[in-house]
Amino acid sequence: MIKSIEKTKIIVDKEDFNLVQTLECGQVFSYFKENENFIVQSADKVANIEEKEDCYIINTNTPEYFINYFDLTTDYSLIKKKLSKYSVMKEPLNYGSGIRILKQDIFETIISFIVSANNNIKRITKILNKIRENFGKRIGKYYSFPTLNELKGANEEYFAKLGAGYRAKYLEKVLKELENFDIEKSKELPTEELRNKLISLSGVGPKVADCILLFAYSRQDVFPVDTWIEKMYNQFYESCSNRNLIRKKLIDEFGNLSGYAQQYLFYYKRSYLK
DNA sequence: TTCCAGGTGCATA
DNA sequence: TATGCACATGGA
Repeated sequence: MIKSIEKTKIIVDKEDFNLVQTLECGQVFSYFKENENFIVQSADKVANIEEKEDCYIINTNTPEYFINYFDLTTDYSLIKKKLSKYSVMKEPLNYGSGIRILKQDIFETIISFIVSANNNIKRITKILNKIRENFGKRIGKYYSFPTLNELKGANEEYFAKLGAGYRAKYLEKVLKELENFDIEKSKELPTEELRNKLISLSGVGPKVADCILLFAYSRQDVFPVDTWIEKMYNQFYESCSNRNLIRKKLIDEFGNLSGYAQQYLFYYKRSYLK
């Protein structure tokens, strides 16, 4: 997987890693294309990623951060091998074979997925970029995602002006609630307890909580059910409109591989089948 | 014009 | 506990 690590660069081969699939499978909103390269941002870190014929060159001042971020030390061929015994996974695994689940910044993920609720990806990205530009720190020509402390000055009116719509009031409220939320300690909690804690936050329901657990806390025993997973379930399994029931049945089926399975299925359903 | 987007919160029974 | 509806906004 990792071919070499230098002070400002990581070289990774393309086995079990496709950058476009990983970025465009809906788990992250903080990236964009610059010329032929991709710029990927996370909290106050930046990487400029160049694609070569047989590898990617991840240019960054913080290589260790992005090794963790892209989960480059996990063996995805083993995960895919385990998932391939499920017949429903055959096509999704083939279609999204280069997806990796990112390990994103917790605060940024909480804010991002509150914005994502009942929203489209284009508008979500636009809103989050404005938050960066207005409250983040300048890193070269880019902006960091603000910390809780840096974003404290933002209120409902500000978020509404950005186009956050009715989520603006959730965002103002959640900033206050997060002052009493110890992120470092929360990492130690068991999934179910942490899930309940997240759901108690404004603008965070079952689906957003599951996305935060999967994309920021790396919990694999969750299965976020959104409009696309509901469509997928109705197509591949049975007719059902109760998302909580769908979630429980899929977790029963995939167990500790639920998070991975969800992402391959989501990407396949949303990008390929529609 | 109407429908939909990686849903949540709240009232009601 | 379960169901139904309101909620901003912009693209298709």
